Formats: sequence, structure tokens, C-alpha cells
Amino acid sequence: MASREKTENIRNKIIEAADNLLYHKGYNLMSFSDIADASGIPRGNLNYHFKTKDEVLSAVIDYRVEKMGDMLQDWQANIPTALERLKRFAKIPVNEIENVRRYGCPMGSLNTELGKVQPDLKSLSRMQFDVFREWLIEQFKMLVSDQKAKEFAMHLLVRTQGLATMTHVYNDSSLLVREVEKIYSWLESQEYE
Amino acid sequence: MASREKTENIRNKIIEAADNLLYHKGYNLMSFSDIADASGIPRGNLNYHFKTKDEVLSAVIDYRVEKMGDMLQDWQANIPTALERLKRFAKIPVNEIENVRRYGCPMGSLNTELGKVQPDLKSLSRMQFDVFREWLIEQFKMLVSDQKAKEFAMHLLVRTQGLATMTHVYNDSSLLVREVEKIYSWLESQEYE
DNA sequence: GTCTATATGAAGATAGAC
DNA sequence: GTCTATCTTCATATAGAC
Repeated sequence: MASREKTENIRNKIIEAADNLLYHKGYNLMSFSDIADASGIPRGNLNYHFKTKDEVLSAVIDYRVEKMGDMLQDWQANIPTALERLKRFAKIPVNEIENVRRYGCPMGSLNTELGKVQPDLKSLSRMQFDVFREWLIEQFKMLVSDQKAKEFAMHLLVRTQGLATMTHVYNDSSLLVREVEKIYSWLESQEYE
Repeated sequence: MASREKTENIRNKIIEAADNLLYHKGYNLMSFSDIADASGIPRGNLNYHFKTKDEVLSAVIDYRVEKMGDMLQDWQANIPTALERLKRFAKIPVNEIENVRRYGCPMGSLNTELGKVQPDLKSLSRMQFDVFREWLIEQFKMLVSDQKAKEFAMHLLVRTQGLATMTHVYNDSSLLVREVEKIYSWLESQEYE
């Protein structure tokens, strides 16, 4: 149906606008008016598509999770070795360097904001990390024991989050580059069975 | 003067209550009413001591910076070697493990929240990091070249922030312990001149 | 200096016209 | 389905009595 398709388009416009605002302003400072302005959808009409702000967040998380899943599948298909795939992961912040400098990590900063006092929304937000975490474990499993794979996957997430946070604190993209190089060295130096 | 002393006491009560709320709820969700309830100071009276919410934040940051500076001075006086002092720093999250699990790092989470869209408040909040950063550089300077000292100081901050963020995301204190042990190994393995 | 009462504004959410 | 107008709530901040 054409009308249903149109509704879907509107929904997607809203989600994409909210996705950016969430990254650039954070959840608590993102208002429906902001979304209306950014998406071009009239203020009141938003509430037809999403009754509450929580529902908007939920839709954005689903959207992000799907997009990231697709990306990881693509890497799985097109990057030959696990080590190279891990390096590809570690490179994400370099590709997003200007955004990281200005806004931090979109997943980490959202979790940090919601984790304090909005536990339901935090659980939603954590799903973003689960996607990467499970994929990283699979990659490391091709290189080390299952036990070590879990540990290394978390360690990689720790270092990525840390560099994003500190790059943001000090507005310093050279720090980001240096820390990613350190991660590369670490990945290459592991004694894989 | 007794009355002036009393005013100071009230100010300090407000600051300490706001310090906790800022950590537990974040800046944007912390209201004057929250501070009034937590400190026992009547709602309206707060605005005599602090005209705006920004002023409260500023006072809390000053308070934190002073407290942390005292702590670092104490370490400097009472812990004999630079390596031991660095390990003492790395141990902070272990001592605060329950808080980190529930609320993340008080400095990192505040910077992340304010950094997106409140640049003036972000500058204030970054002062917390400056205290540690400068102290860490001094410690590393006793062990490596000046250039390396800056790099290592930031690297230590990166790893500390990363472990705090991920411990918070997954509510997982065993991750925190494991990552601090890794930092210990790293500190001990450096080839110092 | 302390506190009450209130002004003011902005947000999320809803009712109902088209 | 779309959108306007509005209700309600809650925040910061202020005016002014005590």
C-alpha cells in the first residue's frame, strides 16, 4: 500500500533525526521539538508515530542494532582473517574521529547517561554493546581459547571506550590515533595458538 | 563571626549533597528540589547561596578538585616510589567498586554528559581530569622521558575510563578487577630508564 | 540571612478538528 | 493518518515577607 509506505518513510525520517540528536545532545536534552525541527515532521504528529519519548529511543536502538549487525555481517563475508576483522573494528574511531572528538562514542555516552537512574532505558541501550561483544568473542575464539576470547573481547571494548572518552574530554584527536595504534600492536603481539 | 561560620556550614552541606546527586543522577536530572531534600536546606533558600544551577556545579567541581589535590599530596608524601604511587592511582576503582558498577566514574560520566552541548560546563568538569593528568605526568617523569611521560599518563587515564565505562555498562565488577590487574602488569613491565 | 510563595518557561503528552 | 491547540507537570529562578 502506498499510504503504508509513506507512513514507514515518515517513521524512518523521525528515527534518523532522533539518532543524530541522541548522539549530539544526549537523551535527556533531546526534546520532541528538536526532533520535529530536525526531521521536518510537525511537532504534534510525532506523537502519532511514537506515543512516548521512550518509544523513540527504543526505535533508534533497534535501528542502530540492525545497522551494526549488517556491517559486521559484511565484514565477516569480505575480510578474510579474524585478526584483520579485529583490526577493522579497532579502526572505527579513526574513521569517526571528528565525531568522537566532539561527542564521544554514541553507544558509550548513551549508556553512561541512562545508566545512572533510568534502568529500563539502560537495558535497551546495552543491546548496542551486546552486538559488538558477541561478534568480538566469535573473532577471538578463532585465535585463542574460549575463556580468553571473552576476556580479550571485553578488553578491546574497554580500550575503545577509554580512548573515546578521553579524546572527547580533551578534544584531542592525536590521542585517539596514538591509542588505536597501541591497540593494533596489542592485537598483533598476542600469542595465538 | 558565628553567623558567617553558619553560612559556610550551610554552603558545605549543599555542596556535599550536590556532589552525591551529581554522581548518582547526573547534572541534567539533578534538580534544586533534589538538593533541598538531600541536604535538608529548604528549597527556596538554596537560591540565596547559589543563584543558578551552574554555580552549584562550579562549587562542586572546586570542592572535588581540592579534595583530590589533597589526596595526591598525601600520596606524594607517604608513598615512597613513583611506581607505587601509580599503582595506588590504578587501585582507585577497586576501592570504589560498588559505586563504579552502579554509577560509573564520577569524573568521566560528568564530562560525557556535559561535553555534548554544554561547553562552558564541560570546561569546568575537565578541571577534575587536569588534576590527575598533571600529577600522573609528574610520576611518569620520574621513570621515563618527558615525552613518554605525557603519553603514558594519558594511556593510564584511557584504560581507567574504559574499565569504568564497561564495568558500568555490564554491571560487572569482575571485569573491573581483571582490568586493574592488567594495568598493574603494564605498569610493572615498562622498561624504565 | 532565611524562607514562602510565586512567576515564568519548557517539556511530555493528549484531545479532537480536519 | 495528519496536524493544531492545549493540558499538565515540573523545572529554574525571583520577589519580597519575616
